[in-house]
Amino acid sequence: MDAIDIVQSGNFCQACTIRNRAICADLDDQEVALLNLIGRRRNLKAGERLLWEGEEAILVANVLDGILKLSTATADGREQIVGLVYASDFVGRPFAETTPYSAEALTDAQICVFQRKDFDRFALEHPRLEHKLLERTLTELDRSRRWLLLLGTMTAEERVASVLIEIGHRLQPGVHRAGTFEGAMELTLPLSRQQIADILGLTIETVSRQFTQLKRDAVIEMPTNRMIGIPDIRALAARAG
Amino acid sequence: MDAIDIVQSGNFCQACTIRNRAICADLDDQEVALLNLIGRRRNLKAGERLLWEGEEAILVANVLDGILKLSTATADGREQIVGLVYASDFVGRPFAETTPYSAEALTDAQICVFQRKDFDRFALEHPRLEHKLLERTLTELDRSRRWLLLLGTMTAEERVASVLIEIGHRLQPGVHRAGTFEGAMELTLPLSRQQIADILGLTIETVSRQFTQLKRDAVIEMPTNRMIGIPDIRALAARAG
DNA sequence: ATGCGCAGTTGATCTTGATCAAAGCTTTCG
DNA sequence: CGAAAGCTTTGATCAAGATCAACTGCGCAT
Repeated sequence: MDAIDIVQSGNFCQACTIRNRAICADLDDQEVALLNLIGRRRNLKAGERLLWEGEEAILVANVLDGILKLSTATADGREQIVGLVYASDFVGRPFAETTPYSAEALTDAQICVFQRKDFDRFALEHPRLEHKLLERTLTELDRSRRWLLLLGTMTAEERVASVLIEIGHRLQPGVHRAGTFEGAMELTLPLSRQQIADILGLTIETVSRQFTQLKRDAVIEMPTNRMIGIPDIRALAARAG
Repeated sequence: MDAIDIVQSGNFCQACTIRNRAICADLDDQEVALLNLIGRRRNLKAGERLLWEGEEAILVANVLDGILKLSTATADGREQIVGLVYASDFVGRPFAETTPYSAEALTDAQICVFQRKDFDRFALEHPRLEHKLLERTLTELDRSRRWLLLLGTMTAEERVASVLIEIGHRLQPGVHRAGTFEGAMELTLPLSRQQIADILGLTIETVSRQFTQLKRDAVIEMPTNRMIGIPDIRALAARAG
């Protein structure tokens, strides 16, 4: 398979929209060409599952477009969403036999999948990739630990305000640097009320009441259920504690 | 500084008790010698702080002996413990300017510290170290996400039972493989009731009541406040859900 | 149009765990 | 030994959020 064939297969990393933001960013052209040989594009419909908690870890992937949720559940079916995966993020569990969480598309999505074993082998042979993956994993660990603070100590109001700010910042990278809480913001929630509840460790009713309260206090606007306007981010951040 | 000097400084990795379990395990002798040049031993008293949340990330370390807690706090002082660090574990935030959590010794401890920038440089030049660090970080992320499930969905009883099982397994590595819930176990808690509460997102009173209940039901024995006997791990695991 | 179905909202009540308060124990140290 | 200061436990009450239930509004298919 030569370069032309690869391009024609519609699969060539050089044309990848997230080429400079994903974990492949530091690879040179030759390395990218090798990586390209073991990966392939795949489309996911909203609601489609990519990984099942507890199953053998067969796949890992880069997200090209769309949003996925990662979740775990108790034996009796209570669910906790443990992460959201956006474009250019990595999903899956390298170097382990078992997938520790389920992954499901929230929106239609496009991903670049690898057999986990192929990816593991490639990573071990390409330190620049492993380094990028390490940086991402460290960041994700930081994020997950901040979420522990939210679930362990925050009130319902603080949780709902926090999740809006977090999702807003993740959806508009660059517009608002992390830690910046100025100006206005608009966002389209990729999540149902139930899913927001599953992120926050609350019930759907409590989430709904908090939205209503924030709307009543003019901290947010809600033209439709999924559209959120935030006229003053600082006011919302104040509610997040 | 030659090899003899290094040995005489009492600082030589070859003699390190966690040499084969820490992130340095895969380094060859030459690499270990180099790493040794940038690290140094340090003792911590119980209660002593190593890292301050939000401060510049200056240090990283391997824990040789003892237990540390990692914690974050809200602006108004509510605290959440986000991790426990045991012998052979790594602590600190490589590749970032700011430390995302505080670290404090729960017991007297001995650690092997590095200037973060020295460590970062060494890691970038030594893929085998970065690989070990990546594996650890991925495992820690899995653990942290399981904790999200606990904080988001579990009852007080389930949380207390879970934390006893978790600490028991971490303190007796090898005796009980992860996921194994058979036989008996004894452990000495490295944590006060308040600290257990700060791990579980509960109050000290609730934790105390749960202990009392488990004792009344003969699921645990408690010769002293810090000593816990578990005659049948399966019975306790059943309470963890 | 009409009616069904799903997501979200609102209301009433209940429960779990928090809060407030008061004792017990233990450890420390004069 | 005994006072003092911490922890921890226990009890009484309170409140935040869960649960149970009804209703609204919107999209969609017949």
